Amino acid sequence: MAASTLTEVARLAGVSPATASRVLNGSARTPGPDIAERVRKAAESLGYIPNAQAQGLAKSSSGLLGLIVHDIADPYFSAIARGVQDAAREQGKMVLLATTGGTPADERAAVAAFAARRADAIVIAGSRSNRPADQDGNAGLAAELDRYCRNGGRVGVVGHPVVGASASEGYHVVAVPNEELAAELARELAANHSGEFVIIAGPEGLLTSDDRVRGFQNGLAVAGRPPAEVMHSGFDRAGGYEAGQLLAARIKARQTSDSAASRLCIFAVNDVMAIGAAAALRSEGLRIPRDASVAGFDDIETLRDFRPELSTVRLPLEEIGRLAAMGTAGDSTADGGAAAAVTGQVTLRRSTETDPRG
Amino acid sequence: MAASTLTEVARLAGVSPATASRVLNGSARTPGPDIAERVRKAAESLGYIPNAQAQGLAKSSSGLLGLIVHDIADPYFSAIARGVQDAAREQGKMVLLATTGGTPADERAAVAAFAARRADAIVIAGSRSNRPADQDGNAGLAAELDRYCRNGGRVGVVGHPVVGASASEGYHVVAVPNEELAAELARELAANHSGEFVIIAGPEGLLTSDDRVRGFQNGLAVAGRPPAEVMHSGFDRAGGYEAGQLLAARIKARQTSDSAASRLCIFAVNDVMAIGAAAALRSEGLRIPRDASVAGFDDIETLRDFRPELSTVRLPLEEIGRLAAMGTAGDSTADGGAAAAVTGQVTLRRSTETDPRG
DNA sequence: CTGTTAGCGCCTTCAG
DNA sequence: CTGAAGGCGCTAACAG
Repeated sequence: MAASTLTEVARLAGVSPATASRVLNGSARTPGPDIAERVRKAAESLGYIPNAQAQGLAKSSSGLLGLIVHDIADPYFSAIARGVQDAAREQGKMVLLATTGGTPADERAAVAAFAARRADAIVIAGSRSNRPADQDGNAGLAAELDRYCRNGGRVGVVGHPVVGASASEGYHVVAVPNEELAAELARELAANHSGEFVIIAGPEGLLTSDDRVRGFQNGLAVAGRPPAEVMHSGFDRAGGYEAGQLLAARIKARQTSDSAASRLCIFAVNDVMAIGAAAALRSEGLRIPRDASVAGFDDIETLRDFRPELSTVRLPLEEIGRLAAMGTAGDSTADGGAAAAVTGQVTLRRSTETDPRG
Repeated sequence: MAASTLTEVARLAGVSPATASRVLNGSARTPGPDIAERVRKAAESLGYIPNAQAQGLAKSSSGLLGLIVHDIADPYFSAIARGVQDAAREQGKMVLLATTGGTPADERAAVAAFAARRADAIVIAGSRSNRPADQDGNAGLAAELDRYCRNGGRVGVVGHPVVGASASEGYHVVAVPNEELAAELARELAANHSGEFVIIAGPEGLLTSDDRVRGFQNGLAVAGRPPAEVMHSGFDRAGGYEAGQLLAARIKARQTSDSAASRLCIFAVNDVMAIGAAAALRSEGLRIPRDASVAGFDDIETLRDFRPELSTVRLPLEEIGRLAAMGTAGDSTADGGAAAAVTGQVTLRRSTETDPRG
């Protein structure tokens, strides 16, 4: 009743297991055509499926690609996952999925689990954290990754290198110019917006968030503007919503007290937060861009149908996933620690129009 | 340089591999505390990580849970994936991901690949197709699943049983009352909508789509309405958009020719298509619900921030994923072919308001 | 309670 | 070009 084995196939074909193996799996060259045919037919009739575990054990390589994300239902991550999945398919690998909520400790566990399965490569998406509270977690994660790499594993990271990771062998990072792009966004916004700026950021210490904040402030400075106030909140929709509520109250207070109040321009460090903030404003009866401008970052697919159309920085998320996964393939000496780079595109839309019709 | 093995740990601890195995992995009961400690320390110092492939080979069970979806970046599937992932974590399993675009042939290949990896269970999400063109693919898929089950694999399917699958052993389906819910939706809409109905459906033969169409028509009949026209299109946003364009033209023609034209009520068989249709109407200058009502199905998370708020049928997607995955755990005789059932909730929102303010 | 002995299913030298 | 033998790392019966 159990799945049939190579030995059974071999016996049925009247050959040795070795021969059967050679014809059935990608060996250097196939044995005699007559034999080959016989084996193939035997395999077919038995419904033989090679046991990948055994193959992996023998070859010590599993054809597995591990993917670590915060939350697979988040559009940012699911877009990246799609790219990774594509790349995996091209490489003839399967993807193993782990979701961690962004906790370094969980990420470490995921890496260990992947290592246990002898995944050929691991792709880590999701912002790295530099918070003191995560220090131990980061150290553990770095150590785990290090060990994984030393044992021949390949790692692809999106955005930032893992804090404290020292392995350069087989360690590959897809660099995202968050700071530069945020600066560019700030400059373009400043050109059309005379009012005050506010930044809704993630928790302090989240590298991606910090980068975007820093870049944005730099951009403002270049444009001769004073630095924006920074509000820290959760790196998700709820965080954006929360900050949005605070801002809504402030905007309303200003509108009633000061008739000539200038419109606020809100930059949320990612689209999901921007959407949350926009929802909060809307629920308080405020309208975008009439009462405030809002911009995000990432250009997740969801934005396509979000109204008002949200200004953002377009990131090729799927491509990023692809690159992260592709970078882990092939020759390990080709790019020890090398970084593939992607580029983004500031995309101004209705949510930051300066002459709002409504 | 390679990862250290159990044998190495055992040697370092001065015990036999068997003993080391007993303490390190979940054996019945741990050996003497003194020995146990010694082994644990040895493992720790060597950074030992058990080789899951070898474990799997020895125990013939892999701790792997295969998940098959059309597209991981589709909110419908990513919500289900989240539920599956949750369940897997609770069961101490890892999830293997395969995306197939819904092609039975690809699904078959995915099942074979999972079988090769000796996945303990497979969850298949995504509508089954009954189209003649997919007949061969379905047969192949059914055969593959059948074999997988016979070899002790467990299968969880969302929605419909795979066409032609005969295995009842370990075959588990999470039934979704699509027809009933669609009927209920139709009745509720009919109660507040006097105009004509149109259905934007997926390709003919997609079971989920067909069920919802049938249910909706039944509901209309119960309400004393004539059957709605059915437009077939792709089961995704693009499909909805395409149909929406056609409808937009029709609506506009009607508005100009007949001043007292009644508003159309459009039912798209899933939310993603409804969003596409809404986008098409909007791009043609039409507004919802002023110029037409629109309703969808699923209540994907994206709807939360979509405007106008879309009427739909709420399905507990994450729960569905959980159930599908959970159903594959535990005693195989408990529910041979049994069906866990979920329930949905008709949810009327602004997009189908009868007295639109604008 | 611990150690020894066999495999799990496959691949890969090494002979023939 | 084919077959035989050994081992990948671990677990599960058995002994002791």
